[in-house]
Amino acid sequence: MGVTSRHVHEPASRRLANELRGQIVGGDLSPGDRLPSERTLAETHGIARNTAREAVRLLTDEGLVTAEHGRGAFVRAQPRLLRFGQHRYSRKVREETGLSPFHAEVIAQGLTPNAVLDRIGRVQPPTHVAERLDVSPRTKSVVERVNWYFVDGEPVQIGTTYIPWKIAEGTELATGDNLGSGDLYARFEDQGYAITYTREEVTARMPTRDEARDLRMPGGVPLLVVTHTGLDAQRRPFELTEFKMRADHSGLDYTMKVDN
Amino acid sequence: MGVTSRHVHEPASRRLANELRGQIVGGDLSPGDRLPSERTLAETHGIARNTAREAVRLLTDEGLVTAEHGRGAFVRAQPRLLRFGQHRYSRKVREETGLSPFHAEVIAQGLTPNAVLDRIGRVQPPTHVAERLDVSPRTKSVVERVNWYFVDGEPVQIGTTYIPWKIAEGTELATGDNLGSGDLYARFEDQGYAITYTREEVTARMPTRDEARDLRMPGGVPLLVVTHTGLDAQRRPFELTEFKMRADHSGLDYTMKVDN
DNA sequence: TAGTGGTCTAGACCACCAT
DNA sequence: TGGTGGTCTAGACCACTAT
Repeated sequence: MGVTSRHVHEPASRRLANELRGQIVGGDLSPGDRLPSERTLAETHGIARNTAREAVRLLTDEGLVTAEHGRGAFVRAQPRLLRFGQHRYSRKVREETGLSPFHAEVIAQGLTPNAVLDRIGRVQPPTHVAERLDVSPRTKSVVERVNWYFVDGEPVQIGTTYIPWKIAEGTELATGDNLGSGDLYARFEDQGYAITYTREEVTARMPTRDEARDLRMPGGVPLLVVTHTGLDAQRRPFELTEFKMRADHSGLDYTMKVDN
Repeated sequence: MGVTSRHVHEPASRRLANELRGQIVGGDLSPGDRLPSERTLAETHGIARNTAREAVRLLTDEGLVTAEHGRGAFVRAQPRLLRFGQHRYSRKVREETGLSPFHAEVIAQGLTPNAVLDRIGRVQPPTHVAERLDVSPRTKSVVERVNWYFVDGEPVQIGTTYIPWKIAEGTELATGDNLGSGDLYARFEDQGYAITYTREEVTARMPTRDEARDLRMPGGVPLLVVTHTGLDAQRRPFELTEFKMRADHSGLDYTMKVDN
């Protein structure tokens, strides 16, 4: 009895999933290739369609496969990871390239970026936002700006920025006017808030149904949720952005000094 | 037709999932409570057991519910998040408390930490490790140390540390001797490498079956994968640790200066 | 129109847990 | 031993995509 004979009663669905996984990682099935249909798999393996279906589901849960209604199940291409770090807020990058860091990163990968302001308005902030920005959670104390970020036309990130009304009032920060999202930090400087420190809180979770729809996320892909707080030289918070990123397209890359 | 009548043909499984979700977020079902059994749900809702089962599966995929074979399906308690940042490597924390940052963070939450060295050996590094440590990917150029981290006896993180053999050779870094994992950076200082910068690359993905087993992860919970590289004052890399964290127990919290 | 995935039914047996 | 979730069968109809 070697190590290979662990699963004596391995369920048929898992056995089929293993077989297909082997073909994927072994290269017999390449990214973009269509898997045999559920009915075909059932017939060729002498199992019920629901069992073949369960096998395919296991693979989609692992993120290896994506199912498309009416078309088939396809081997997922693993997109190159876009990496975002604290240079996201760097004035130097902003001024030297004239590009927002998102645009710069995407272009550097030979892809086409796009960002649009989806929604803007004065709202009551969620409690965790109110805490971090030191504003009232019970009044319309912030401006909310919702930005969508696209790569080659596909949405990959949604960023929701909250700005205290006291700071945004009467400025372009409170209106949708003439503001590529990359220029946001220049506008804050106009108001006397130069971003000097950034606090980044990172978690991951599975998307809700709506989030998965918005970001066209296949199964088995988590959301990377980054709560960014912008602080000035006196460590006063003046802006908070919550990024929701497809974890298969985006990663984070920070280099920082250890505070000894 | 208002916004509420969107889903005319909402499938029964999703309707039941919505109903149960409402009871969970509304407080009718509290963390730890058992859901009605699949057979009961099927009977009371006039649907097949498989359909009720699908509804429960939707909730486990969202991370709201966890199913236990032979016992039932239970509303998941949302554990408080442990937050790790660059102070993880701070000498000050190390010296003032005598605790590793992991221990300090867990104790601060009123919980009981534990860390054990699971495995140690001289190995050939994975390519991404060899690149970052500037060592050969084709020889046994690194020492690998695998640490498991527990909270209240439950495993929540696995950290795999790679150290160039040139640095570890002949020191406690290369042996399992007498080295609480928190003291690791003190040992590096002995060798002339004081951690000054840390590079943290963060991604998220669903766990493999083995990882889910090792970390006793319920369905619907992603892994947060942190690739940490330790750099000295001359920005020479001397150590790399890959952390796999349960995203429902652990988060990251970095504050850093923006490099303008 | 034919083929695909999405959902559902009404059973069945197995593996696990508590009593 | 009885109840639970885990797996499976052999069908069925619906919704979507391509031709």
